Amino acid sequence: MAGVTLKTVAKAVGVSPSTVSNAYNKPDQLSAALRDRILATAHELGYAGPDASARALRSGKAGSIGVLFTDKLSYAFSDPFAVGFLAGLAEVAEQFRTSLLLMPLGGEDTADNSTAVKQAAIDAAAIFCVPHGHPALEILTARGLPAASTDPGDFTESWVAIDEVAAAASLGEHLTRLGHRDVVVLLDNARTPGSTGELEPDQVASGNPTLRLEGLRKAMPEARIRLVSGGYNAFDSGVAGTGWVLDSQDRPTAIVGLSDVQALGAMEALRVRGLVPGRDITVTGFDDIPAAEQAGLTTIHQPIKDKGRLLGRLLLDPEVTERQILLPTELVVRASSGPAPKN
Amino acid sequence: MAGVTLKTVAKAVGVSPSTVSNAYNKPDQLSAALRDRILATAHELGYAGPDASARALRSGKAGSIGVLFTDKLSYAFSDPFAVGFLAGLAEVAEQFRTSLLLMPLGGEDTADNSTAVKQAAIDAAAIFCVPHGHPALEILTARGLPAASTDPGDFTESWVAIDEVAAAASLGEHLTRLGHRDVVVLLDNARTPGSTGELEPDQVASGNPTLRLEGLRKAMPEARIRLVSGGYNAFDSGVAGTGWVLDSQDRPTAIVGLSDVQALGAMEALRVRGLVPGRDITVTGFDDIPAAEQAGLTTIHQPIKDKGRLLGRLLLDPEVTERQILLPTELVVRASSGPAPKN
DNA sequence: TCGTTTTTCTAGATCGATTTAGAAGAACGA
DNA sequence: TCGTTCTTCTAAATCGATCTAGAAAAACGA
Repeated sequence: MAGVTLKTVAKAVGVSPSTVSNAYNKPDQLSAALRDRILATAHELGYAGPDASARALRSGKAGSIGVLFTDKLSYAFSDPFAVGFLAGLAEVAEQFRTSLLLMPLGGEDTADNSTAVKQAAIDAAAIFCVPHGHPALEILTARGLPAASTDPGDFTESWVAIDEVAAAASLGEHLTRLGHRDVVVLLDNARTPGSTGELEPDQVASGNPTLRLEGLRKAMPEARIRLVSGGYNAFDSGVAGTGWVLDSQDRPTAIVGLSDVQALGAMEALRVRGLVPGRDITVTGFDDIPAAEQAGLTTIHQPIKDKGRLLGRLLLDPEVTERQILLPTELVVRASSGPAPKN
Repeated sequence: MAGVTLKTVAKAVGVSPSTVSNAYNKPDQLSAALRDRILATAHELGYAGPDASARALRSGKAGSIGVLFTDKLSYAFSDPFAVGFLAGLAEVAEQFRTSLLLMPLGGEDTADNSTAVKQAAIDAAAIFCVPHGHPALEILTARGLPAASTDPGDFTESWVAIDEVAAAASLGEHLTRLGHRDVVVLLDNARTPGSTGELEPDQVASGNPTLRLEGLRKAMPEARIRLVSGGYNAFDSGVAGTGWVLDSQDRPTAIVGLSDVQALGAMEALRVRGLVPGRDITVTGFDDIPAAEQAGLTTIHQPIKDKGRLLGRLLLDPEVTERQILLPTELVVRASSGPAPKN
């Protein structure tokens, strides 16, 4: 059972290794009778087919694309937005008979930690919401693999993205129209994930968050905008961050979650305190995950599954020649946003 | 840039390939000065470190475990239950610096289609809700890799599971107590995924579904139990299947979804027709995903994230010596189940 | 000073396949 | 019948590393 290789099979059948290889990979290169005989003895010997690593080495194809999936792999799954992206990507990967390799990035920011990214046998890489400047991205560039990102950064030629600035601006305009001049932005804190409290501008992870803030500031030039974090991008940190804000002396009139999961956490924190979103305090999100609709959350819709699909095709489908794709977004106004209370 | 290998670097520095290899893998085997020199020239030459496939071939370790994730990879992501499992698994994989390789199983049931499973460079395999007898499972056994499953089937020595029969029975007892004698079970149909309608017993995918049905039948010996499918395991097929049932002349008093997503679909189908779950028709689920609580769905709770975590440790943590782990379940009664209307 | 241990480095085999170039034989056309 | 083409199969090189065993040099102890 153990140690059965192409050679073993070849010897058993009495043919050359090349022929056995051809039996698996190029059926038209040998007679059907011989092929059947080879496959039969292979089965008898318990040979499960050509070894994956050896094949990958020799042929230079791994048959899989790597996915750099947010800073913290295990957290990513708690955000339906991220999962939607993965679903779209998986759909395309499935079509192209390609596997998806989810790689942990390693918590600390030392290059040594991204071993998975260094050692992964992959043909290409998909990058989803990885903060700019993350060491794993450098490693990826060093490897010279084709890569596509959800961020129009400077490190990959290919990307599928939305106009983050414009989208955030449309949200900001909505808030401005409603009279909000005192806003708290709820975001995740990559540096010190555990702590809850106000953030300095330089603590914001570069990438989407920066761009969204930029758009918001542009559309709300006269507003006071504070940054608050409750930790990682998750429901719980939305609850925590909002709780911290609400229990302070200085409540804003609106809370802008930089993701829907955080915004939903914010709504929960309001509910616990007997406050009604949209009446007492406005809450908005970003992404438009399914739960946002049920909760009546005002948010920015973006076609996330398409994002995954297109990014997959960028990497796998040779017929797709565009390298940079911008997807549309839409402001979806629901009950969680309302006019700012007059004081 | 292209074609830079260990050898190239070795030649450039003037040392043997072994030494360059050691510079990367066994830093204590050479002087720090030489190591720095090697790493520096490697960087200059644009060498990104040892090739993954070659390393995997020689050392026999791929650094990743394969995930057989439900029949249809792209559908799996729409079920929070499946995602929860993956989150738990990813958490452990992350700890052990191991990547997760999501492998498409291939739609049709021909062995030829499971190429990914054949060719994947993996050290072990995690099997989540794959129907018994799926060709991919045979291939996996043939490869002789360590594997762990969520089903206590006969093909893997290791598993993490719940007592499906007992759990389903407790649900059945609940329904019996409430007076239900006419039940429709809502399940997914692996054979002909597209169609909506009644299923013959032999069309039920063996694995979890069979066991749950067994438990249900055991606890409801006097009830009429019909099987209905709306397609794949998804919200939409719950809606479709239930719609088909409700629009027929022969309505049951209870609808048992074999997963929460399908049960939630059933509730939606009721809502559309102005029916109230638990009053007009009882609806139950299975799994207890977060949305179930919000919707007030009576269901069976199982610790899905732990399931993923434990399965991961079964494969990765040498300190875990148990091979078979049974997790507890709990019947959670909510508003969606109520007494059967007397006729 | 000499034998022993430790450190540092290397030669060469090996992992398990695929690929290229070409040999041997069969089939074919004229 | 002879040269040509097609089919079927093979020998040997190669993919890019890691590993084993051991050599050379340095450090050490008495």
